[in-house]
Amino acid sequence: MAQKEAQQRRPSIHDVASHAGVSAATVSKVLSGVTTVKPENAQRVLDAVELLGYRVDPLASDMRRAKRRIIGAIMPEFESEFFGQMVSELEGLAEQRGYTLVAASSRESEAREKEILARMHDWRVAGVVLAPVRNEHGPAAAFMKANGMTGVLIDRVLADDAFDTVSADSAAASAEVARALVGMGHRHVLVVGLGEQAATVRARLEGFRRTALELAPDIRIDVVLCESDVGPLRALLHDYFSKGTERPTAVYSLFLKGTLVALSEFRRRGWHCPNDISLVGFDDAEWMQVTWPAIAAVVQPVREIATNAMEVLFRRIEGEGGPPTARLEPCKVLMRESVGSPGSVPHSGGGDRQ
Amino acid sequence: MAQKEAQQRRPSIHDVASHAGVSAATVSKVLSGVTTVKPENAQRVLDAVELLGYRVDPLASDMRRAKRRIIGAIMPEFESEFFGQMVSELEGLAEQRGYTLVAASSRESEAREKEILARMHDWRVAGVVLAPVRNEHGPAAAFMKANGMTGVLIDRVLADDAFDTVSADSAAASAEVARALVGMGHRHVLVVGLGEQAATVRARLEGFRRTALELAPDIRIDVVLCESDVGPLRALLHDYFSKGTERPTAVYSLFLKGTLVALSEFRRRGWHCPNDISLVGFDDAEWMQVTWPAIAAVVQPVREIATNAMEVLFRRIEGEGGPPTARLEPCKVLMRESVGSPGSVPHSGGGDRQ
DNA sequence: ATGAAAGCGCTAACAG
DNA sequence: CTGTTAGCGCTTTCAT
Repeated sequence: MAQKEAQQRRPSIHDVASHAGVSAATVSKVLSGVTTVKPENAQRVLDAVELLGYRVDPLASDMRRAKRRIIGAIMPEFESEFFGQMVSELEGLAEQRGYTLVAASSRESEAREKEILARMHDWRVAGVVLAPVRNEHGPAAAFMKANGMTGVLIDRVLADDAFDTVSADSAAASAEVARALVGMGHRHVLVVGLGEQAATVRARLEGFRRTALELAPDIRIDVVLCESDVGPLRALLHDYFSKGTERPTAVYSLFLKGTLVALSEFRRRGWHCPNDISLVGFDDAEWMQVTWPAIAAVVQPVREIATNAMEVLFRRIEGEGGPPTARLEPCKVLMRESVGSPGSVPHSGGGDRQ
Repeated sequence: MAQKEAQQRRPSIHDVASHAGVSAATVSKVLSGVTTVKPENAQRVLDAVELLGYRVDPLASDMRRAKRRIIGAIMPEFESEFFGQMVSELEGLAEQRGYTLVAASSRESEAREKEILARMHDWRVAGVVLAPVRNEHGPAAAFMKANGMTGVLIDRVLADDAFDTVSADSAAASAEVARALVGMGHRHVLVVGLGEQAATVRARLEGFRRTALELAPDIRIDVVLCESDVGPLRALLHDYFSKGTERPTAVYSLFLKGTLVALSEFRRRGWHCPNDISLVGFDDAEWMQVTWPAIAAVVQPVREIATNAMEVLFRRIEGEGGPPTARLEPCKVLMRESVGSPGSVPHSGGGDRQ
């Protein structure tokens, strides 16, 4: 037999009503916690609900309401630990308030990002958490603005004049990385990154540069940056090291993919961290503490970002006014074995134990 | 001004109808591609749609239809590359057919899994792609069965008598790993894994054992397996190596987390792959080819699993009958530098180039 | 304290 | 070819 036929018609609110001998309106009241119902009737409703296994149809319910209890989340991708954790956190937070999270991935495309947003608008979502592909000036944010949608911008954004923003404090973290590297004696650092249009990537670069130059005015900072995909970056980095310029003593990657590309390039050349070159990357990942050497990384406060984003989003949904806020959450910097003093012997021991 | 007030009321189908001077029904027909509409009127409708920026409300539309154009996806977690890719693929596939994917994570909890499924049922999803926490015998699958839901089971499942299943051919991949390790001379292998209740983990273990014993009847296969979380596994593995039994020449991890735990344990003991011990893991990850040594891994055919799962799911949604099918997609085994012959010098060179 | 009535935005059956 | 009618399952006035 086809599964299709097994699809039972679920009991509706009217079924419950007739079983309880009341009207649908009363059932609705009981279920939404209105107290003006005679206790006896309320009980009969509850019994009928139990008996029939009735559950409200959230879509039908939202239909009649002003706002639908759906939150949209748009992430550049689902494949990385960072955005995976983010979706997971947002999901839990939305659930806590009785909302459903509908997540979609823009696949690093601004065109797709806008399309998804339009679809979310079609769904009449109550609010959107948008992690833009580039920054706050993309077509998606413009669309949200134009259509009066409520939303929060996270991650690749620092501040906006129309929406609240929440992201990691990239500049501060980069400054800390700079302090660490300069403190260890590095005077020639390569900064490598993807997405030069991303506000945060620029903040990461500038945060590093400013502090490094402050502490060591003679420091040499090379920069290999490209927009778009990881492929070109790989080529650029290869060229950089092939040019025969003096080899930097450390590489600071502003992006997870950059860290991978850097490692890959080191492999190809047979360089080992930290003897031949040091490496720190923005974005931590589980594997970074089990490899040898363990890779130093800036840990973004995913949970804090998610929590604050949802908090401010729900305040807006509930109609709170006021100018947009811009939050920056502090990162943690984990200096692991991939970083050492230039020209020194590697230090021994494991990565961070847990 | 509060963002809330900026929320414009979107044009409804009636707005379009009156602008075009036709009825709502006609608008609906034009938009759903019914050809029996006078071209002139159709054009006026299209113009009005354009003018007003009208878009169908998918929820309202689904309300009236028999089945809602929503596919539910339930994954054990969102944080890993594997499930991230899976959600991404499923999202694209659902979109292609005009469906929306609503993904949720069970967080490795069977209780939560069932709750989510109930919520999906409340949403009247047309179908569900379920990657069960353990196997096909969990409460979630039972719930689906009991409620006549349409669905496919993927990943941690081999076959089922009620639902179609699609997963990686774990046994074949494990056999290939066995052939490789035995072929290189390994005669003492530790197999380590999480989730002994998962059908696939058992298949991976047995696939390995059978082939290994066939090729080398004298081989010693130790097994460290535990249900539940990664913490206990770490402890078990530590105990295993501390017991002073002879050290195996290779470790085969049946699960990504197991690979991480194994690496972490090797670190702690100062063992290097492949000189001190070889390592192969089920599940590939991007980082595995950039570390030194690159980590050998079994690559699951995510895209194929997703594609076939969606294909069979939509066939069921469209009412196709017949007994449940069970598909197994072949994996690829990438023997990288973490594997070598026992007691030999490490081979030189990079990981897989791209 | 309760129910009848009126929709939310849309589609499907059926007359015309 | 088109419009009317009747809902999908629910919530919300508004009388009673």
